[in-house]
Amino acid sequence: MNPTPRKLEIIAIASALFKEKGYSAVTMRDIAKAMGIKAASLYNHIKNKEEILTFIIISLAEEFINGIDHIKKENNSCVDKLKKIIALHVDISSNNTNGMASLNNDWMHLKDQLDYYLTLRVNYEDSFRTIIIEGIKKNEIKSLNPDIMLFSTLSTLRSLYIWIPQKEDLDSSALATNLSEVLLKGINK
Amino acid sequence: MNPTPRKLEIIAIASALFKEKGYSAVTMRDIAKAMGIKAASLYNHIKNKEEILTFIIISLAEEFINGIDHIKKENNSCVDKLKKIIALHVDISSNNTNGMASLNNDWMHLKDQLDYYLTLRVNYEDSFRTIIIEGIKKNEIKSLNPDIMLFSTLSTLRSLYIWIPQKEDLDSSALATNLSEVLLKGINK
DNA sequence: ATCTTAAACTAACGTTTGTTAGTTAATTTT
DNA sequence: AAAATTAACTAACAAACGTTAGTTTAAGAT
Repeated sequence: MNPTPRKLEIIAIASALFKEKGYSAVTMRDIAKAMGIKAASLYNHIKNKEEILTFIIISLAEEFINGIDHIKKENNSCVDKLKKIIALHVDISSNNTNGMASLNNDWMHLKDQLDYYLTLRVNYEDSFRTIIIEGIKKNEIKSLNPDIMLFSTLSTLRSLYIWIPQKEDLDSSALATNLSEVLLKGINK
Repeated sequence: MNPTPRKLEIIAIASALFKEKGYSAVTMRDIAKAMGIKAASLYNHIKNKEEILTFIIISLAEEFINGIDHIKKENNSCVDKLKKIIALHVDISSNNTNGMASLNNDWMHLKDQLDYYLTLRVNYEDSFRTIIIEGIKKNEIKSLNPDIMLFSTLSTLRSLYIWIPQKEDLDSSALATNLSEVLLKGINK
């Protein structure tokens, strides 16, 4: 069940290719060539192509769920909870920009674990929304449509994987701080 | 050059399928089946699969370029220009949620027109960034990293196509207004 | 020295892919 | 009425696809 080092190599190489062209456009021969072996040899390490995608997506989705479950339980203001969510996204995205591409764009190609993934996603968004709604009640957050605020914030956070590799000068904590300022306080002076 | 009604039908159907599964995972037989004809018959109307994708992406990209070129020239404050950009995204995305999926996720599968698309994208982002930087100079916009503000705003706007179909109750102008409030002023009270 | 295992290989499989060629039937133009 | 055009069709292609089977090679364990 827990993957060998070689399997993790394959997954890492595959993630990079999936980010470039998307899951469907990457062939087993592409992955093999990037590994320096033949396509058939991949099957000594993995069950099939789908298993690679499933591993990438589910392990990331579980990281997010574990992260937000922890944030929920802490005794903080809602704004502080939001800041921690932002930092969570920056952290996970920085450590796996390639995998984040699959999580965002290739989840629909899951088979066995598609329902499980969708459950995790709904749970994550519900937790996020609950924090926003509580923030409105406590007068920390503006009384606007919570779904628009959720959508706006989450869209930015989900796109981090595209931008982080282009801005390597910014370290994670500086990025999280700047992003909190922009997302919470806006850009208008 | 300018497409027949039947060709536009094919492009519309294909756009919907591309949004669901991505360009690479959609076959000519999928498109034909959705049209109620055979795959070979598609070639009476289109040159090849790539032409469908090219049309979807390039016509949308040109809409955005035309939109922002117009906004640039107007004699408005930078904040008002930003509000008009937001309205532009809401407008284009509302009218073609399916095509926006390809613009965001399948541009890398362009061949002949890939370079042209990339030029348009760079130009668009440059115009957007210039407005932000000018807004900082004129003290309308906060003096934070312009790229972070650009990234944050643009990420949200580029994701509109996902959320608009889920929130059909909100009309375009109300969505643009609410979104301007959130993106410019933030969500923190 | 023999046995076992790990990880590569070659060869091939049955499908599916995008696309072409040639045909047919219905409609429009002359 | 004849000719031309449009848009569907059937049939087939070569290439590429994910995957399986069986083999080879080298390292580690007995």
